[in-house]
Amino acid sequence: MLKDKNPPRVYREKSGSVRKSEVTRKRILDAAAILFGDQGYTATTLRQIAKRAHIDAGSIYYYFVSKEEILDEVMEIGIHAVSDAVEQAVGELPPTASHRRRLEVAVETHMNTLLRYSVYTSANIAIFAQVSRKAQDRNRLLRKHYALFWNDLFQAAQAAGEIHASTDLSLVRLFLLGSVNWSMQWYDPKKKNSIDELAQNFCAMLFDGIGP
Amino acid sequence: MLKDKNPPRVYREKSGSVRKSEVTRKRILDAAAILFGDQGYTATTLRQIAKRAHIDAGSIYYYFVSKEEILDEVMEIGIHAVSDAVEQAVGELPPTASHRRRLEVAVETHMNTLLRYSVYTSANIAIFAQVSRKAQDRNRLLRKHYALFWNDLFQAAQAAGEIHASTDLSLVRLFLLGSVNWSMQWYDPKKKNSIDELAQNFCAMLFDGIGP
DNA sequence: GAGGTTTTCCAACAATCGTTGGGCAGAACG
DNA sequence: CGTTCTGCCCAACGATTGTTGGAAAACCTC
Repeated sequence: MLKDKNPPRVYREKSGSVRKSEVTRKRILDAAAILFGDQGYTATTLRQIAKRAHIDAGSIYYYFVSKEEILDEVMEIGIHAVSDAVEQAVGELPPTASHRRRLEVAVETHMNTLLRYSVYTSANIAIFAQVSRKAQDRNRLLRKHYALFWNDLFQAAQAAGEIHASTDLSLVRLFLLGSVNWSMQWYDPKKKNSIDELAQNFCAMLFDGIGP
Repeated sequence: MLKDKNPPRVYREKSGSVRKSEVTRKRILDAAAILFGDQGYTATTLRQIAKRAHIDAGSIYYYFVSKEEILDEVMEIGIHAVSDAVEQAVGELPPTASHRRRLEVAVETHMNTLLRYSVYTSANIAIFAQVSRKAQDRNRLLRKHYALFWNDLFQAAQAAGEIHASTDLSLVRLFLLGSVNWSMQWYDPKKKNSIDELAQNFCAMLFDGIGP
């Protein structure tokens, strides 16, 4: 039995490597995230996950009590990944940076996390609408926190006069992040379209408009 | 056996109602579309579909040779519904209508079909990314045709000077339709937000921008 | 109402699902 | 060294899946 209340032990080795179970556990989560994102939660089999993680299906239960627990963890990691990345990237900007630039960086980071770096984030965005209500609720707080961060960005920009005063900011967030998240459905990593460039174009369209 | 090569017969009744099998068949498709959109394709059971259609699970095979065939038909109806509705709505505009107004009507109609009128369209948009590659391919031609219609709208607008000349129109389409399709994920029909108003706001942001 | 066609139910099939428990190999510990 | 713990395999469980075939019911035609 894996006793999760134990202090996480490590091998006594020169490099501070973690114990083996943690490595396998991450392999399972990685495999699950990829498959969930590709096929959906229900369509993904524990035996598929096991195969990808080079382990037997039954062994998964040494690390997780149920398939739903894997789902919860994948979804949580997914939101944390994009939330942390975006907040850090924006936080590292110099105080002199314009609010428009801050939003641009936020979009760049969000898209890079979604489209390139985190299979957990793409899995979360892809399957959220189709998992059970309870699974959604268990993820909702983290999502709300992330949404508030975006609202703060927009509000600061509006207060500084970089967004027209009469603009409905909630609608802007839904509009922009809708396009951004939808890019998951058509973006092809083989076509070496720069994701940063894509993000900048989205921001330019949103701020400047496409009218004459 | 249902002989699909027969001429479609109808009851000899005063009203030109179709024969019973067509009604049941539509009930099955309706039920499937709703469930596919809610839970995804794999998560939806033939017995769930049957229950919603007030029929036994085995009876479905009187109308369809497999679950995949139901999927194909739901997806096809979904694209046709939104494609036909949008093309007709735009086509009914007077020739004097501005290209911006034409795009606005296209967005309004697309969103109304997606969010209110067609469970087939919402099912298509919701599950396309998660069904098998082959099922996607069987739907791809119809999608391409619809995408071309939008590209024509944008090109006409650009040619008339209503869209800035240097704008990448393919990107605009992805940007706009991304937001529009994503609205499926957050739109709440109970909150009586007018869908038309939503569509107009989206178009206004896109054309005029949110900058000062 | 007889006869034929259309529509539906029902019971069952093999396959696959998430899940469980027993047991085995190797590392860690004393 | 022996003992304990850790990590994992393997075979199997009951439930559910898509699907099938046979027969009953409902319907239409004459």
